Amino acid sequence: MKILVVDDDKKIVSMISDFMQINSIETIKCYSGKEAVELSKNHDIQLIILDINMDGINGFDTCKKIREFSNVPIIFLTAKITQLDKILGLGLGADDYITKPFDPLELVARVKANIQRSNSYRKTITRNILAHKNINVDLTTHKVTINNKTIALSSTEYALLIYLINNSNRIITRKELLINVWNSEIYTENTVNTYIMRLRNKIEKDKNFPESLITIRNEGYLFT
Amino acid sequence: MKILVVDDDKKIVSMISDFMQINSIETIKCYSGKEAVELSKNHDIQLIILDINMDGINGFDTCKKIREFSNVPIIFLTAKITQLDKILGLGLGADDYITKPFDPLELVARVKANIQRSNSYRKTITRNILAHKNINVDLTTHKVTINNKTIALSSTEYALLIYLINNSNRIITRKELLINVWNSEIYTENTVNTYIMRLRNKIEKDKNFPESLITIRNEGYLFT
DNA sequence: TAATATTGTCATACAGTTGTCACTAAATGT
DNA sequence: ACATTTAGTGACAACTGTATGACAATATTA
Repeated sequence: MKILVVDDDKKIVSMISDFMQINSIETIKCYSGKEAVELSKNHDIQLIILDINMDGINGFDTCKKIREFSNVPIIFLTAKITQLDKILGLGLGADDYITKPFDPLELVARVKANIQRSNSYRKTITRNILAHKNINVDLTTHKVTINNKTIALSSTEYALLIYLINNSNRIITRKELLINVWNSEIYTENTVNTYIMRLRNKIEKDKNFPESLITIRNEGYLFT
Repeated sequence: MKILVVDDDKKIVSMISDFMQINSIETIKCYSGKEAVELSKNHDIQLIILDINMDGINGFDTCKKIREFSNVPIIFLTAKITQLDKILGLGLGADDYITKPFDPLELVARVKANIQRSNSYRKTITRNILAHKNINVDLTTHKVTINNKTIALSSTEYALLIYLINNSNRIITRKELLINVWNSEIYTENTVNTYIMRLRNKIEKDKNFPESLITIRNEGYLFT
């Protein structure tokens, strides 16, 4: 069992490391986000304890980078309870978090629990939910629900919806959609119009008065 | 914001409920798993705080039942840290958990964080707001509000308003507007008059006595 | 295989926008 | 008071961008 401990405060890393060793968990010490990304690429690491407030790349961005290639469980370390919102809100796929100062025994318990979960339930547990107002998208099963009622979307409609949710609250041009959803600009922009219409028919209460998916004339669409 | 608090210890339910109310979170009290399933079916509940150790149906089984029809976030309450393994391991789709005794403030924070996550996963977008007296222009969404009331502008009106705000407190000639807003001098200057009128109708309290968009005879307009 | 669903495009319909005009109102100068 | 100049206004026809139903081609599923 090998875990990575990341914090720019060497004392903390050392302290955690000691506790883990007592509980027969092998640790790799690491003092920066940059280093952490490299180490998790090149080692078989089963869990990462990651401090949020670090110089250089912070914990959030480190997590994002690591998530690009790995689903290794990550436990965030945070000094402030107010950061909780951010951890939960960012959808970073943080598996757990613990606030400083923490009970080392609790940390050990959580590490073990997370590793166990990761090992035995890797496939079933990765519920990866994207939520936007009353719309819920399960990225694992591609199931989309509105007010807890399942709706059927074609794959293009689904991809479009995902892009809209991930880019809500700003104007998205048709060209941008062609590039990112259709992965090509060869299509006519009216293709986008048509699919927006199809999506509206499925997610808007009254398609004539869209509430979420709004047209901004001469610009594109706005998803709120 | 309405949440469901489930525990067979009425004192705990009452205590949590009080704290939530203080923080303007409406609660529904509930003392059994069975009841909890019914209530969450028939109410628009945004989060559930669920005790694990209950008589009758325990927290785990209650969670399973609810998960059959809803993805509402659930925070587990547990007395023993050793139950952590089980919570994480069972793959129940628990969104969070907290151990007794707990800091009520932390519970409130977690409730809010979970609801926020569930409601709308928002990316941290840096809004780009242009403000002028009681007028607010969101450059990201093109949303224009006056005294926090949204108004609808056509593209030309919008472009005109932006130019006026960016060049307020000095006289702007009609020719200048044609060049910078219409990008061409081919149009008659009366086009400007007309659009100024249209804009006034939308942003001035009394179009006959404009307060912001003032005519300077023989010169042009002044936006203050 | 047949049946069904999805895809992108087109022609058309539609609604809101555009710039201009003719006219009116207001300001200015003699 | 009058003529002259300048600005405001309502109406309007042309225009433009978007929405939409239908369609053939293609992909998916039974």
